[in-house]
Amino acid sequence: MSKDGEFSTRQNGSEPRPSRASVTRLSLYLRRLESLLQEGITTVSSGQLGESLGVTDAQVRKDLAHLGTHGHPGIGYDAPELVPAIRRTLGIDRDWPTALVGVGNLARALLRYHGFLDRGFRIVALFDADPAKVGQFVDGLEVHPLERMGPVIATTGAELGILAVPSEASQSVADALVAAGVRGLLNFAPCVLRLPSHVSVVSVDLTVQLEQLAFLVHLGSTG
Amino acid sequence: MSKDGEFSTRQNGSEPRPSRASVTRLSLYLRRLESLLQEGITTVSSGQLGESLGVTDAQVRKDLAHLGTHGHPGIGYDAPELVPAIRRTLGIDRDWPTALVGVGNLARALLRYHGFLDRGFRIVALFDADPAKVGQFVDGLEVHPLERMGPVIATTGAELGILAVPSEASQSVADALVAAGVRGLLNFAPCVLRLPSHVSVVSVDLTVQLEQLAFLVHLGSTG
DNA sequence: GGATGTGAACGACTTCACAGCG
DNA sequence: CGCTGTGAAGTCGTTCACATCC
Repeated sequence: MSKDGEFSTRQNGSEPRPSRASVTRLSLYLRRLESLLQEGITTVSSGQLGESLGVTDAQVRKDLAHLGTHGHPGIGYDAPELVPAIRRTLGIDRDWPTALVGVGNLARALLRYHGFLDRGFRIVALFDADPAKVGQFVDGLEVHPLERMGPVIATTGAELGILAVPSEASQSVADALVAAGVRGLLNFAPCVLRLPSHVSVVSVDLTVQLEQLAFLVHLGSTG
Repeated sequence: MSKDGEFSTRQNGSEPRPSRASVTRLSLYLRRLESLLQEGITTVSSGQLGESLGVTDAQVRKDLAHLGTHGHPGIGYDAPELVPAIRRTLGIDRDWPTALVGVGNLARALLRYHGFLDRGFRIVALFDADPAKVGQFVDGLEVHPLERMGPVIATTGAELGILAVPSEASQSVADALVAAGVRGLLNFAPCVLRLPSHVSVVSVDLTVQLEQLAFLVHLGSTG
């Protein structure tokens, strides 16, 4: 430390808190580390870890400094030690029971994609407004009507909600999910949700992403 | 411009170039403006435009300064004037013929979602590695085998590609698309693609998004 | 030697504040 | 008077550089 270092009794050590960008990178490090572990590699340096992801070594070290663990100077980081530490920091060292609203093609794609399950995002309830879909079973889960949201979410203990419904319905469905006790939403509808501040929202707006891509390509061709 | 600023003969005026965050917001402004126009509202102030999106008025003005157009002091901005200006800046004042690889549930969801078509992202070709799917018609489009990528992309003139294939296949499919002349990729696979620098990539990594959400909720409960 | 951890410099983006215009 | 446009200040995140430790 520059002057001295006496108030070092921060029980958790580490920086104030990971930034959003840093959290994104931690997710990527985690996936890479798990992959390395499967190859039997247990020691990795910040340079190696960042290389495949296009991140500088210094950035990797700063990100990993948010964790409680420490690397080993001259050696690198220990993957079996790092993986649980990242999980803990991200809050994914436990299961997140999740409700999925809107059982269309997108929902089916999400259900089939087992990358979620493997990482603790267990879909525990399905809802749809369409009476024709209610009562059907998809991937072993019954589709419930929106009206039953309260009791079903209480029973299943869902804490997160995924909105795969049309834009017009998304605000009302979001309100219903929040009323039922859900604390975080992943929104696929192209709209901005207005929700109480204790509810977290992450939006995946595919149109915006495509427009970003168009802009980048456009920039490449025109300068 | 720290010392002086004599090479100010940038014919297009305006700031150096919109940042990535700024481009994202421009997409959102565009959508909001189109919605306002449908309600018959043609004049809007920076404050009004930003309010619904959670953006400050100053930020909106800075973003709009990237455009060639100007607002009207004391009045606000003119939506019919702004909409084409944003389109031009984003490079979406034209069609973007797009190829879609991997005809699973995600692809079907994207095809059904007409928000893309309306905005010029026309899906013009479908590909799949599964022989059972090849030859089928989905939403009026024939599914081609991967081997035919070169000629089909040449014929259809696709400039963008959407990767809705499993992780393991994504790098090779990306390489094939690039070899066929595609200049931009929207990647849904949870992996980092290595591509020549003249190709732009936007990745939508759903696991990372869910982990971000878990982190935010986790943060809310633990402090 | 090789790699970590971290102040300090740097750069990018956001907010502030206010001159200027309609 | 209201609202834009924009330098200046402020904030946040990244990169640099180097002391430190195995």
